[in-house]
Amino acid sequence: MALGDAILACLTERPMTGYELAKTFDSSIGFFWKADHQQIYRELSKLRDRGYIQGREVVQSGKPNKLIYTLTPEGRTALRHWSARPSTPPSIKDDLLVRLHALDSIDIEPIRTDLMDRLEHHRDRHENYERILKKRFPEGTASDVLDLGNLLLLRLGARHEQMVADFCEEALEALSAMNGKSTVVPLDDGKREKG
Amino acid sequence: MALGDAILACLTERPMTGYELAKTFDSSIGFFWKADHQQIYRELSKLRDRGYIQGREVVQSGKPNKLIYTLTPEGRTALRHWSARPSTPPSIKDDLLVRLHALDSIDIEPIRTDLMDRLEHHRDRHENYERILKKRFPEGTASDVLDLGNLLLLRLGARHEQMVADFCEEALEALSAMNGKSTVVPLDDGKREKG
DNA sequence: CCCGTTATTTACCGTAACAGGAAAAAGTCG
DNA sequence: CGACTTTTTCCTGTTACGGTAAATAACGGG
Repeated sequence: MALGDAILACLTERPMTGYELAKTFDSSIGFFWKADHQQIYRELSKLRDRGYIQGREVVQSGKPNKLIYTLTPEGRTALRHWSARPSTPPSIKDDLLVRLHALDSIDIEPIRTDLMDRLEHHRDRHENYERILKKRFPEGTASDVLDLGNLLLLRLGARHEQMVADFCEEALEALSAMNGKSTVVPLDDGKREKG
Repeated sequence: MALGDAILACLTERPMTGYELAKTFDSSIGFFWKADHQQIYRELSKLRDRGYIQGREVVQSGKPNKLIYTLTPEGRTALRHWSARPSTPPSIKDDLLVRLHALDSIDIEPIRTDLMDRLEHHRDRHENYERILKKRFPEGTASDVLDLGNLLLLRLGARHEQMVADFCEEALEALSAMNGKSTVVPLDDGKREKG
């Protein structure tokens, strides 16, 4: 029940609707935790069934009525119980790493373009983190505990993206240096398969 | 089908039994990809059904007979097709980050001990990576493509662990500096719940 | 001799997560 | 009119994760 806890964590900031949560999971917390709206709504039903959150229906004209979810005291204690348990160190689980593990049995050209795409991707994210950091924490310090958490989060995100971006760059360089040493002939049998 | 591809990637090195694969997924590739033996065996059956791998039974006395799986040509091309597709940048998905996001609504003491455990954990892994690096690549260079992949892998792993370890350290310092500013009263209602 | 471990595979159970496609409803904007 | 936003819900899958457990037979300790 990790997604559920992530939702509870979001709701500590303020009550939200599923729609808002979906958007939150697309930006702020979504930088390191992905979930689409269907997943969110399903999880919200479960949390409501367990009494961890309470929905208040707000009648709207024009738009569908919305359900604003608030943490119940039970939800708060549940979150705190979960937070008091030791965290499980996650695996990296990046496709790229699996491919690198079998680098001599695959085609380098696609890997190269993939690395370039990833380089751009991680650089973008890094810039994004830095931008938010500069905006929210120009001093680089946090005043209260909530801010501290977010500052640390952003810093970790920034560093992580930087590190992966650097890695992509170095991998590309190393691949260029290794040029021509591949033993694999390029694929051409896949063109007719699966459209 | 990511686990399946990871298995195929392992089998490019040499034919292996499910048992060996399970151990591999516990050490080398398992540093960034977790899977228990049940998962491996289940995935192996699927791969065999699709014709990507072939099992050769080796009769043993004393021990149960083992099934040595070899990549078929179809398996090789399947792996190469998969490797030619763009990789999906994974999310970080660390419980710790979710907790930091709600740092003002949870208890800091458990987070602190958790951070200390994690610090030790990531330091251990970092040392492990460095040890392997020094042993396998004392020069810091790779001679062929296979070695290059593994060198890059190890380097990424080492840096990642180092980064996370540093992060834990800083987070602990920051929490100490923030000492006493927590607004949350410690939990004591959980003692009777769930054992 | 019982017990635990190693080696090796297989069988269940369940839940959680991920991926996608679809449909309501009623407003706004071009 | 059509496209888009807002908001929720339902569907069908697959993949992954987690635990429990059973075969089988050797080997080693107390």
